[in-house]
Amino acid sequence: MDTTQEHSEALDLPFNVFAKACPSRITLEHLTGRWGALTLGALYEGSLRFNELRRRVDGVSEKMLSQTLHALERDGLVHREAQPTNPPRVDYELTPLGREVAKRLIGLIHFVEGHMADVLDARRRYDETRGAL
Amino acid sequence: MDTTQEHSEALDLPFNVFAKACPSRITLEHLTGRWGALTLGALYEGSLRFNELRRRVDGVSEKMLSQTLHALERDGLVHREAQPTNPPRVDYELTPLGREVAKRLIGLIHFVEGHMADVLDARRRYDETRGAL
DNA sequence: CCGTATCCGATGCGATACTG
DNA sequence: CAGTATCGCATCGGATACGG
Repeated sequence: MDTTQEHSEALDLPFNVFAKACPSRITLEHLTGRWGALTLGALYEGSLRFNELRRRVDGVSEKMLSQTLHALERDGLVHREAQPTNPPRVDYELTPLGREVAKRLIGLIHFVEGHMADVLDARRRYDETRGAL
Repeated sequence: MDTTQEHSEALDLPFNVFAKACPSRITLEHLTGRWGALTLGALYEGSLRFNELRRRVDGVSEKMLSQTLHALERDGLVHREAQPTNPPRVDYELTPLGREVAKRLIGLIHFVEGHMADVLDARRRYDETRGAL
């Protein structure tokens, strides 16, 4: 048998997001947090500079983008390449691990975007039956 | 050509999470929020009752689980089935749409869990080089 | 251009208590 | 059992200002 990486249920394997104290839960939150998924998604197409990224991820503040990038860099998903020129130029790109994660997030994003009509319908029905009470 | 559901870049198609005002962004946040992903993941294996779910998603409070379930139900990802018995019994299960989403989230979760060693290594390296400054 | 520092309001979220 | 209501702290997160 091989013990590579099957689990996540109620198993006693090394990492399990469903367990309160598991570090994988923190990392999952970095990826799926409000800006994490969008940042990784934006970088999936290629390396981007700070302000390019900021324009692409519409609505993100400098503070949050910076914070998000730090967390993702620390987790080894994003690589930061600073050139000591003037004016400074900094490129962000996905690491191989980051690409894998981003690919999955993009899949999820596309799926959601493609089914928003269904979601909106469901919401309308929900609100109608509830509002009518 | 078919216009089923390809997009998400800077296209002008109906829904684009990268755009600030797009409703798809809200939905994505429901899915990927702190408890959304775990709740959907837990329900992937089958229908669960409120307190079963609560035990399974370790650390979630009644309030947040309730709130999360409402959001997911409203978005049409979770179906709530209440039986008017005493004591009351309420089962939550994924809708077909919810199953699709959950499947992708589970994939992401398993990937993260399976690569936490890499992430932890990256963090250690990051913290060492930064702490040494 | 690439950020960090500070202020401060909005929201998230857990703890607790209470209802059907 | 399956929730809702309320409280209060903590974190999120935008706006602004400043520094390399």
